[in-house]
Amino acid sequence: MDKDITIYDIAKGVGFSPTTVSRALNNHPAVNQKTKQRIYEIATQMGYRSNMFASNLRRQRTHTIGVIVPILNSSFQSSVMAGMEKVATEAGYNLIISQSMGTAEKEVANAKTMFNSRVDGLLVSLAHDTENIDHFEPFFKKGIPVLFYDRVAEHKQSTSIVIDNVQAAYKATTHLIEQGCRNIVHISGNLKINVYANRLKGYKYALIDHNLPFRESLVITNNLTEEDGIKAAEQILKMKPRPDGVFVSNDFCAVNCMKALKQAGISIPHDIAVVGFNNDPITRVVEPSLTTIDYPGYEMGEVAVRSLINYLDALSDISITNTITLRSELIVRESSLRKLQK
Amino acid sequence: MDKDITIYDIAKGVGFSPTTVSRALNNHPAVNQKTKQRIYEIATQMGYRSNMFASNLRRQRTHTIGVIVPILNSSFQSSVMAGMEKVATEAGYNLIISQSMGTAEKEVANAKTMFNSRVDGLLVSLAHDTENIDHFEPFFKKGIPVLFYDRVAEHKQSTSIVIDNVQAAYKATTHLIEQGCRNIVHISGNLKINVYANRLKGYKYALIDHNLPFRESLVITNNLTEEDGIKAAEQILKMKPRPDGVFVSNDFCAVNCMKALKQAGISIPHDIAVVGFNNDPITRVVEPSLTTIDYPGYEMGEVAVRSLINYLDALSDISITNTITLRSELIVRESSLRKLQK
DNA sequence: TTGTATGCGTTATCAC
DNA sequence: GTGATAACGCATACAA
Repeated sequence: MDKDITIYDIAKGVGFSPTTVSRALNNHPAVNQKTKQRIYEIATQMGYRSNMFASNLRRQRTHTIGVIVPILNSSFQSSVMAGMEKVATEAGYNLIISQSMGTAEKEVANAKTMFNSRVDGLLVSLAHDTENIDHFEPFFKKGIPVLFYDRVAEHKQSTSIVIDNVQAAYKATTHLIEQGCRNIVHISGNLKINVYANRLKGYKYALIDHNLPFRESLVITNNLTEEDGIKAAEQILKMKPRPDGVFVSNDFCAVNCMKALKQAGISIPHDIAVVGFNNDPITRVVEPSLTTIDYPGYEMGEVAVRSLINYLDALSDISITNTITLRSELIVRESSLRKLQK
Repeated sequence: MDKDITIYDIAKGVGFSPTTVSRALNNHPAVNQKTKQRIYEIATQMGYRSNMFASNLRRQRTHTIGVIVPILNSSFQSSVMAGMEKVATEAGYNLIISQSMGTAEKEVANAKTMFNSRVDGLLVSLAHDTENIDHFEPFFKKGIPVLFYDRVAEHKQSTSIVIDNVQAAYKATTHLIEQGCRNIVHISGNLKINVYANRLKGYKYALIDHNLPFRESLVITNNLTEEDGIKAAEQILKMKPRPDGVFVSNDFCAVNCMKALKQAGISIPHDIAVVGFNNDPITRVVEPSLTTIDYPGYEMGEVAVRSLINYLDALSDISITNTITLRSELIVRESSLRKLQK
């Protein structure tokens, strides 16, 4: 438990002032190359490590990025985290992560903690029941950049990173139509959340553009849990005429719905074709394998951190960039393939 | 972008000294209740937030816990993170997370960053190819508690949190034997890692205790990836006599192996029974559903942080506690059930 | 119960 | 190129 080495100790060791040591360690141009060399050597030799608090205190910057995420243990969110971590570490930033457990209440508390931790910037994917984003006001007021990803909210002082959910849902629905489906059910989440609202839109537009009627009765709204998938299957089985296609806003829910339908004797995709959303690993495992929308979580994390750092370094201005849209893709698998491949 | 409020500002506002303000805000007993009340009010009213750097600098404590994890986007690891985050936040600690991407090289770099970030304690799950733990020496030297979980290493100054992998594997293998399997293949990961080495042991012991021969040729060692599962299936199909049971050290690998076997016309569990490890969500989705060992990731995360905080608060001594073992459980599903349930 | 003075380790400012 | 000094905001030893 030896005492920490400070720049004063180094200064004594090399016969320079602490100022020069500090400058050398920060690679300041106005320090003689040889001096730098010597100071570096002594510093490593003495086992020096810079004290980030002192430095942060002085510089008023933390080199820390806060992340508020609904729930960590989801395939999508953990991919996002992985992407974020990679870029952040490369750029010399630390990531502090907190989860809102999907509730606005915890999200508010987490925002406060992040504010008190004086993060340089904040990355947020909103909770299910977040009604407004007043709890981020302190950040906006102080000019701390806040960046939303996936589950976003509009704010003139923040950027959003998303995929084009309307287009993705449009593609998914169109694909079902092309496979001959005419009675397509859509299982959606809380429509207050941008992603689900937009997917519903895409579904609707696709129907309309292909001269199919949009029927409220074919839209099932729930929390997209595994059980919700099973319940949705029961609802579908009761519908008359029986639907011939289902587009679900979440893979896990889709998989469970599909399994429940299968158990009820429905043949997938022959009787009912199914499309999910997210490209979760389970989509490749389930039988039949699930057609889905590939959701670039890892890339989203990378882009989010990179953009944030650009704002921090004043390379770009947050009030100019409104939305960054990532590419998503329909991945066709067995669960929806009713026609022979072309 | 207004200026930050400090305890000095509050002091002026209430007519007390900064000292009293500081004490009041820290709920120091030697401050008059009414004074505290007034100071609290003014503080919140003025929008005060404590400056953690100044505080950290003064106290020489960061209230930050470092986590080094092989890879974030795995079902198990993200569950662990979720558990960690919950307990840490409740206790007023921040979590900074970094991933080693499974390589010792990055692990060394991350350890250094964590050290420089002056984390109060460190939680580590080791990379695949970590040969020694010298890179944690600086922590040991400075008395910073290091706690290993899941993929652990022995060190007299650190605690390990694990499940009893020997016993779990023993249970899994015994279950296969009880289902009538006599020729059981074991698919394992890198045997330098404690978890895989111990599972191999458990497999071996179970065979021996049931008077079955242990054969090296029935142990397949790979990286437990999805492709490795498929390759392993090919190996199994070539074995003579054909094995009638497979115990895989990882669910994802197991699932892919099972699917490959099915495609080759093998009936599961009739021809070959399969057991996995981890209780990943896919085990419930795959057909037939996969028998596996439930691995308490979330709980492991909770326990890890709680233990660490206990050390930090000197409630317990790290050099005394060697290992904390969590309960794990065999979950029997269709993939191994060859006999009727009792 | 409250206040004064000091230091935590750095970096920015100004002077040489 | 280099150095002296102050300041960042807080917590504590000591004094009252």
